[in-house]
Amino acid sequence: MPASDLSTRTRYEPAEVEPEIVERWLASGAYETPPADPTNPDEETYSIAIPPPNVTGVLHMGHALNGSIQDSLIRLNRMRGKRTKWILGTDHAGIATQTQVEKKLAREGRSREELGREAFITETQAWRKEYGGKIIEQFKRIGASCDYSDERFTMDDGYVLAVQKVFIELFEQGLIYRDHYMVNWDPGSGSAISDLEVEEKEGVEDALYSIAYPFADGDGEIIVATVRPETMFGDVAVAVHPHDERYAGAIGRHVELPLSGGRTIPVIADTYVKMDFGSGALKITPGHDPNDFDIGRRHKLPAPSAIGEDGRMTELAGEFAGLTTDEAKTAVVDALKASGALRSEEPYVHTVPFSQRSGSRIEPLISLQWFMNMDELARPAIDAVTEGRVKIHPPVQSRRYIDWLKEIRPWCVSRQLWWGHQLPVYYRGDTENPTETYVGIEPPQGDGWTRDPDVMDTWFSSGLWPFATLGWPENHDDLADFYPTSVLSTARDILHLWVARMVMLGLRFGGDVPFRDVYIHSVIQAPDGRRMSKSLGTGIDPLDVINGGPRPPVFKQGGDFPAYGADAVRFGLLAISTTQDVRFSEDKVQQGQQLANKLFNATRFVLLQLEELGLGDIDAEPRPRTDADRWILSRLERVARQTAESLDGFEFAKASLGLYDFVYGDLCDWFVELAKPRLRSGDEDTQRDLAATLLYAIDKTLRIAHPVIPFVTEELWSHLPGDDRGLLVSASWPETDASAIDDAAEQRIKELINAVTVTRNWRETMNVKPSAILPARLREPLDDERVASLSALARLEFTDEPGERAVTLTTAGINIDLLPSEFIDLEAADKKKAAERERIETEIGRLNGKLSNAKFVERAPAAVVQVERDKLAALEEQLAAL
RNA sequence: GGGCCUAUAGCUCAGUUGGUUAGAGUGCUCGCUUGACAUGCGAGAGGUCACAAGUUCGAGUCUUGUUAGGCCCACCA
Repeated sequence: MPASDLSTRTRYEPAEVEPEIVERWLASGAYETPPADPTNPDEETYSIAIPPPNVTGVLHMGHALNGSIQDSLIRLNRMRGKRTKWILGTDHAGIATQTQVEKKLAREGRSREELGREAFITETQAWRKEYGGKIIEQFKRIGASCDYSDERFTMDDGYVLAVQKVFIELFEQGLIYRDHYMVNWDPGSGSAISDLEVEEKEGVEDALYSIAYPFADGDGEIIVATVRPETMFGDVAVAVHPHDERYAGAIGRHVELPLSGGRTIPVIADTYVKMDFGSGALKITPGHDPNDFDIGRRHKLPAPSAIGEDGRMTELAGEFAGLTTDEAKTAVVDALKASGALRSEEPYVHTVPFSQRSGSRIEPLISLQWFMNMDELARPAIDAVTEGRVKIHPPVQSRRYIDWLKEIRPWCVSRQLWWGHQLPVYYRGDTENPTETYVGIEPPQGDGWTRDPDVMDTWFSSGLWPFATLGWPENHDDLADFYPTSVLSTARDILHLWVARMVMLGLRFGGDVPFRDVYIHSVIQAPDGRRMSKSLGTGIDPLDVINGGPRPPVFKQGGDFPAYGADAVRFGLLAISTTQDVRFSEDKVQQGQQLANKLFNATRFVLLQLEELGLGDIDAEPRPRTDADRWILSRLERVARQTAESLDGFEFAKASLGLYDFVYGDLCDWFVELAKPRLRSGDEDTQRDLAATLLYAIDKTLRIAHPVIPFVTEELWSHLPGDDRGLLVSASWPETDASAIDDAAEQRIKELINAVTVTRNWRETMNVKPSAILPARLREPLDDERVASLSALARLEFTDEPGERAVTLTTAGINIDLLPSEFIDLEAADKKKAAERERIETEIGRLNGKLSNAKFVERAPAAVVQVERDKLAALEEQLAAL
């Protein structure tokens, strides 16, 4: 049932139509993965696992772009008849979600600690039920044809089992282990976070302090520089470069640590130290600096903690214990000043790590965490890409992927959160130093066991996404059919964080690569080139563009967006999508809107014409009678192939802009215009065949355009005659038909179009009234079809009578003499003719020069030389005809 | 510090292995209620392809350098 009325509407109004079409698609079951065809063992499948949005998330431009990309691929392959599955779901997003819920509790005057773990998780589940579905509804609105009947969540029952199983197996294989290590401690969330969640802030102003450490034997001192004097209580050595002559005699001696009751530390030699920085002596604090931690391990030094996980000084700091780091810094500096150990204090600007999540300054701390050794997992993941079993597009991204994996470090997989997959780990005795550790799905027997309170890094569960969503480890049917998935489409920033880990874990547990192709799409920037961000006012909500919401401040123009509709947004995003980052372009969205409107009106025109001719129920089929018919069928065949090729090759801009060019440049501007006179010819056979061909052209165009602009095509499809048409979403992609390609017809219509354009151009520049019908004569005989078309489209009236000519329009293949008439200013025409003659002569001169260059004629390929000769001949002919 | 990418019309971008007079959309100017569409139709103006060398018969395209912008990695206490 159509949602709009073609006979009365002259504009396509997406906002009125699209929501209804969403319902139509959902109700039809077309999105759902069809059951396997038991009679066809060779049935092709196609699957994409959506990058699961955070449950906390709302749709942003990145989702809209990636949704459009994936949906165009899914719709194309569904139409091709493949058994298609677009796996949908959301990610529990540990820190992000926990933070949101804690904020909500804080607003209500409650806290996580007050509630306790169990109640907090119940609260979070409830929160998820209320808000977590929002983004799914938004995906429906943009036309994403995911299988909504099979929505997954990274914490649903089957998924939990998969996560635990992977953890346990890797533990049993010795790849997961517990260790002391330097982690990025985020005091804000009270958790360790990964390197990838750390944000480096540049230009932070601190002070660089120079402190004197006297030698223990009383003879001299060493000056060290630090921005963090409060960490000095964790110092275990002073390091110098082994070749630094200034300290040659110092190595092996001891210095006394100020403010530490006479504690002494050794001077060691390490090549890490830069001789030319500061004093050339570096204090080593393994407990609070990642580099120092490495140096400490090299020299087998202890790594005491001067700062605790609460962000306060430990007992090691003596009188400063209990102070926050900021308080301690002030106090320590004062004390050093008082004792005379502080030698200088200079302003110092440097880069400081902050937590992306909580915004707190990262405190590097030694902590007991769970780690995954990645070395053994990384090698196969590198091979998968170098051997082409996983292809990354654009290929330049493969290098980044491989470089990262080659230098991979152990992955800290534990997080001190409540919301997430709790580690299946139990301890007996002191949890820091247990007498027994048990790892397993079922809790261990006996008394005295305590479960590790930590949960896994969110990316641990995301890493299993492609196979855990397909039923691994229990159900293998979907896994067999849809794993490996066909394509993964995602943004560049999670190539390491997510993509690489999926490949590693997919190979290990899924038994194969998780996907054949990885497409890295553009990041969409604000129109001014800045990053899209709500806080900067540069964020653009795709739904505002679709439904006509307010323009954010980043636009020069204020006011609301027109309700462009989902098709327009999809088209616009695909049209700007490249392998580079791109700026959001409202113009391109508008272009998409115009395309939808154009298709609407072209279809409207054809259907109303057929109605008028009493051919309302004619079948759509190609019945070519003329070159124009053969031309459009040939063009349709080409655009069908080109669209499929472009989508298959991840060239989404080429696909969408190619559609636009075809609909405007071939179908509407020329074919429909060429058809008009014949529709009114009164010849019933002509009309009948043309009607069928027109309808066929519309039918095929709608199919081809559907993956990019599904809504308007579906709507128009419902207006086409035929009761058993069904929905376009379930219709078939046009089969390749080599016989439709007709180079000769394409050439002849190209000449016609060229002749019409040249004539129009001449008329405009000569100020000839558009309504004037000019008397004309053809220089050379031309087929009746093109004579009629030329006459109609260029407004000429041809005669065979001999006589004076006013001017000759020369084009490739067709030369037209315009005869003198009241519309033509002969003097102006002569001027124009002279200018044209000059242009051609210049060009001929240029070509003659080129062709008389012996080197060119000798060394250029014969074909290239011939092209130039042909060109010259054509120009000379044109000059003669003028 | 290391690596990568980009620079083409006022704006946003195409431009396949080097080979017609470098294209599109949009904006701008002019004309047109042309029997689907003014979200339309027709036409026009607008480019030293960032700069400088080089390779070549021929460079927007290849090489080197310079400049500007962006991204990634590692970061000096």
